[in-house]
Amino acid sequence: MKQFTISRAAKAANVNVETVRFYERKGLIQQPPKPEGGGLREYDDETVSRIRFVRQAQEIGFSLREIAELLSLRADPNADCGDVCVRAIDKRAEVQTKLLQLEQMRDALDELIASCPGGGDVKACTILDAMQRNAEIQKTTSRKGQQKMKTTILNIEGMHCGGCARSVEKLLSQVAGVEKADASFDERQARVLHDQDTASVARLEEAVNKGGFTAKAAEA
Amino acid sequence: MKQFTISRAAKAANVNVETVRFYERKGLIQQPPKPEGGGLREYDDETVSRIRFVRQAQEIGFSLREIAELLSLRADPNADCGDVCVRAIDKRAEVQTKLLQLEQMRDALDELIASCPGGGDVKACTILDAMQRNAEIQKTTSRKGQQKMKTTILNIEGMHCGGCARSVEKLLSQVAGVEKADASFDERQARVLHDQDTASVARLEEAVNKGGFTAKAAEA
DNA sequence: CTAACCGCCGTACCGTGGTACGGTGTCAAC
DNA sequence: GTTGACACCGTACCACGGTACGGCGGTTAG
Repeated sequence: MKQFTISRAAKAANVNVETVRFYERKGLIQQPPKPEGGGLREYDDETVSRIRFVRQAQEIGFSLREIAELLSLRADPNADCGDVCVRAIDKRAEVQTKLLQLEQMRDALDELIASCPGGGDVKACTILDAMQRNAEIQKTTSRKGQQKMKTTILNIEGMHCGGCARSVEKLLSQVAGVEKADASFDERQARVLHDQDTASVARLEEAVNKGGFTAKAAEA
Repeated sequence: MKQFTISRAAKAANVNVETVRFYERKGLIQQPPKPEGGGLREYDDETVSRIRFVRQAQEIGFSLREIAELLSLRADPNADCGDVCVRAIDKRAEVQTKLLQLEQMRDALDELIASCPGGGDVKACTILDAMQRNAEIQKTTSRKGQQKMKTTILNIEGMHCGGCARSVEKLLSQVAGVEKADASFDERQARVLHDQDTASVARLEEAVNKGGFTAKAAEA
């Protein structure tokens, strides 16, 4: 087992020394004790690997808090691999949601850009005008829609554990206009309390489908 | 012109009172003066519209700082609509880059999830193992690749102003392994200093293409 | 008239992921 | 034995987009 000083360890893990200390403070890695008799702390291979694991997990979208959880699962003899899987599925759903939002942003921007004549007086700027128009519309629709709340039951395919059910709940609750979402793995169903105007049944289905499941509204 | 108290104005724009004040501090909206003889500040329609504009611009991805710029362009009699367009195009490129990153994350997560047996001892967790493996690989490749820097000239189609050229530069500089990127609108070309291992020519082209332009490496 | 609410304002605080700095301790080479 | 490079540690600071709080004053309804 190789031993490093903190700066060697940081270099090996390709991070800043301050970052190593920061991770220590956050509990992501253990600060090695000072050797008896004084001197410098000794960082081992293990710790360097751990730091690299953290960076990798960050790259696929996990926050430091979540990575701490993953690390403690990894160390827990009673932990189940399914617990990890659930987190991965949740994260995938989260990433997917952000992805859809960004796609909407991009499409909105594309529309604006396409409408632009490319120059001229800013007073007649189609982009600014369109943004202002959209802003006003948003206000009126959010006024007009008087929250027609309704409970819809969705039949869900593709769930393989209770964790998947929780993922489905998360996906649904991230849809604008959803008040409450309960998913049952045993029944392969989700019960959603939602505002019909802002969160149509089609939107609910779409959100679940984009998360890798298949949802169909149960006919009453 | 309707007059509001701050809380009415906030409600009309669908934001928090504190948020209105925050926007005042940030210079996004003007704080109306107190009426002579004392009393409460009076917010008008205009200001409410401005707040709504801010929210809308946020939704399509602009930061408050950028929105302040857009607002001052809107108010500037010498501003050109093209200035707005350039910002929209830049923002689109930025959104697109994030989109690609998120897609990579999602795909990585999908791979991990697919490899998971769904349960069992966490010591044999394929997800954690794969993450650790990837972490180690990243380290060795970043060691091994000894930065073969090279300058590549890309011919670019689809630029229609100097702002587009700046967008192309931004797109290129966001690719990992790119040191320097200069794009010229007049020459319809970009000059890129990049590490051939981490930023292949194909990657450069891809990044530019995904931003809505067409890039082809100029043969030497 | 008095309570309760709102406006007004400054300032502190939240989470996220670090970076920076300053003072002291330790170590190794010259 | 001195110089320079790190280590160590606490604390402050960065951006970002707000939220929260406390104390004061004005206003309005009962």
